[in-house]
Amino acid sequence: MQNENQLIGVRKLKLKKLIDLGVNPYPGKNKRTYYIKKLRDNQDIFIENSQKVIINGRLKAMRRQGKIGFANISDDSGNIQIFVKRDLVGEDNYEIFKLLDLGDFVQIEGICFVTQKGEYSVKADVVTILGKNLKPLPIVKEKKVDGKIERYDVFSDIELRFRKRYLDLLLNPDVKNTFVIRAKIITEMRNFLDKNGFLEVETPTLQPLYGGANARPFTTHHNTLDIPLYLRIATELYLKRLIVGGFERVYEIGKNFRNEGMDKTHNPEFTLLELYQAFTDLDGMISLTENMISEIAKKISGSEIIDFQGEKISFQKPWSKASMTDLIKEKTGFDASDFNFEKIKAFCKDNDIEIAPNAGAGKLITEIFDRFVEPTLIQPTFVIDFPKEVSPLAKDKPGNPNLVERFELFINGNEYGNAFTELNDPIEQRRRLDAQAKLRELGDVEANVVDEDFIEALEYGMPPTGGLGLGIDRLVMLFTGNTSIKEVILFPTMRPE
RNA sequence: GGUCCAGUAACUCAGCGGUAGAGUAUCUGCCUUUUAAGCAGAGAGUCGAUGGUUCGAUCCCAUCCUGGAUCACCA
Repeated sequence: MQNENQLIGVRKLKLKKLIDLGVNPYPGKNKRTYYIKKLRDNQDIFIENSQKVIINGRLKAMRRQGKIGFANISDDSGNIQIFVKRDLVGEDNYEIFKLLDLGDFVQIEGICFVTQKGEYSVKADVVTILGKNLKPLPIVKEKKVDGKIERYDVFSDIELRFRKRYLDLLLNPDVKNTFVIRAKIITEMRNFLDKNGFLEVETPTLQPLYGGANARPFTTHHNTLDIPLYLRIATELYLKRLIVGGFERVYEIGKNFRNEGMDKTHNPEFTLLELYQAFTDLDGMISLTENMISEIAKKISGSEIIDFQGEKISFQKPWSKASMTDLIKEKTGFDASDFNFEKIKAFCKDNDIEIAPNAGAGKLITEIFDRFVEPTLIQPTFVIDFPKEVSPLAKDKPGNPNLVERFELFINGNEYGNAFTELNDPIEQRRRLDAQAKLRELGDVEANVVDEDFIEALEYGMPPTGGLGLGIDRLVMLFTGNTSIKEVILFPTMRPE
């Protein structure tokens, strides 16, 4: 820390010198006539070299050479070389230039030109400081080799990158790009949904009861009301209330919070799209999902076939669709379609699959699926015919009392989405939630709780409805080639230092 | 939670039972077309934390902290 204080001390000294020279190191006003990229795109301006331009940016590299100096500054749009010459800016202004450090914000007023080595540059008439840097940024050196940029001493410590994400964004262009793409994906999603008549809504994040998923919640307390409140684990039950209320197509993109394990695909808070559409069903959700994601793929990647870690993933329609028990049979040879509990239990035992105390055949089937099938589903696959036992909010599949109309979407061995023909029979819904309550009494901390207000809403009547949930973070991982969810969340949850 | 790996200067890393080294960054000097600028010199570290073994620990051992990988759990 001694050393760091020393580095900061040097900069504070320069700060003082600037102030002594009558310079405000943190001025409020500034001018800018060009973003750097726009300037670079306008090549004529470098050749005519008569027009005065003003650019702002952060000092990223400095090459001083006695009475001249070259530097690079970058703004949000790009990076450009500046050239400062004592004879041009004058002695006083050159003094200020000499007091600048890497990381300072500056304004350069000058004329564009091309150096002898062919570098597009701005020749300064006036150098103005816009913000003094006190703490040195890590230095990443870049060198062009055969047109490609090689980078040295890349700021790469994973822990530091996440804890000080601002540095990560500043120093790692790919990281910045990931979040630009993230924003574009969400924009394209909104465009698609808005175009298709969906209304974007906002439902409570703080809920007196949580529901819509199997998960443990975060709990908090409201002082004035003196009641416990839960951070939502899903938006499902509120969005369905809106369908009851007469909106036929609604969606919400928002944070959900689940108080459980963290790993490469799970962050305690994560972003989910949920949408509900009246007068459709699971098949409607399948085509909507295909259409939406393949359109996003085209918009983002320019193709319906994307490359993920060397794996080609195709979003060309139609995607494959298969029933859960068929897939199990295909991968293991074991036929679970009869839901014969003893037989399925025996299979689990043989394969070291843990049998939860209150698990029925349906629960065990999903366990077998998770173990043997899920990791093998690389191309987009709708897995349908889910056990009713694990789907308390989905409508029965006609003709089979064990199954519901539900799919989960798997890509690259992970779950991306979950959709049902929504259960709109209030009596059956109560039965299902009561069954969940029993499981809860038996110790299943993730079982759903009974939401009387939601059931009451169903009693007023909910039209036949299709619903979909889609994990945005995982989708962003897919489109940006990242294998950890932390890479696509700006400030992932970390244990405090 | 289990197992494995990592933590050394601001950054990226080497190293080792005898209390530390490089490059970059910083500072000083020289330098009016450089671009990983260059040349010469200098400063900078509780070697993640705490105990133990030892004459002596950054190194060996134990525990802990933080992160990563993987398995388990979990959607």
